[in-house]
Amino acid sequence: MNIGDVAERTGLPPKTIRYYEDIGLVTPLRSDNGYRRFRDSDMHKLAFLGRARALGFSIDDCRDLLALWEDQSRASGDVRRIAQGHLDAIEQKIEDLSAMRDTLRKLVTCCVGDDRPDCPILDDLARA
Amino acid sequence: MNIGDVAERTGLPPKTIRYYEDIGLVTPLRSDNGYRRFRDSDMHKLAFLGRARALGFSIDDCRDLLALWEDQSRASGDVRRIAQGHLDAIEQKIEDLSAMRDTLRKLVTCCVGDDRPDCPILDDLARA
DNA sequence: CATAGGGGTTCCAGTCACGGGAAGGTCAAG
DNA sequence: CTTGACCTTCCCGTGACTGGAACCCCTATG
Repeated sequence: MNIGDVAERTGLPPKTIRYYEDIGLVTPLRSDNGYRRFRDSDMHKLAFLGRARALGFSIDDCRDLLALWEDQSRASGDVRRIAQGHLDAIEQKIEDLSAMRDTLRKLVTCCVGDDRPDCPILDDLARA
Repeated sequence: MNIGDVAERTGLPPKTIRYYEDIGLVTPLRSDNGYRRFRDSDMHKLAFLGRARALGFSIDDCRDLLALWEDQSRASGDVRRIAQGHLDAIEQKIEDLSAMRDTLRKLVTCCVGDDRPDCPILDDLARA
């Protein structure tokens, strides 16, 4: 399979696939003409990566998850730890964003938003 | 005021303040020795920027907000539009993260996380 | 007077995970 | 033979800084 086929099947852009090779996440073979030749195993790895990335795992986490996936004698506890850590980070981010949202909602609600210059949003930013 | 004083009073690191000068958000004066000399107005701008950034506004938004703040004949509607747009983006982000969180929670709950290799998390990533 | 320290300055490189675009090789169809 | 769709490598840009190197300035102390 050439990169275009893999891109279509995994949903990953060719650029991303090349990047993943660059940083050593996959190592496709090469045809005589220099084109990358992907085995099924390469494609499955890339699909795995795509789904892990879609869940927000960092590339470093993905590397670890991939290694655990390949390792038949892994401990599922290691996988869980990574996932739990990521989950914690996401929950923290949601909290931070929710606080911003609440503040912004209040400000937006307070501001009449017409042609006049008086603006509680700017007032708040000017001295909170 | 030197950069250190401003950093302390605004809570912004000196590096960040220099960066903000670099991209034209503030233009402090210079002393004879080459040190930046910040007026009170500079410090207020920086404090304003710090609070806007803390609410998650992009630098570009901050630039616009700062200009509106300085413009006595602004329309508060312009400010509100920026804030509303940012609020929408934040809400979208929270939604995306919440979806990830829900999926991850399920997976983490399903995984026993012991020394055995069986792992629903990896199973899910391997073919969802 | 020398020096030690705690300021400040500039500039360069790195972060994260790619994306855009240039310049050029390869291949199948018309 | 040419067209067009692929593929290749390489380099730069993203956002908003952060770290570090190399160097200057100012004050206080031995």
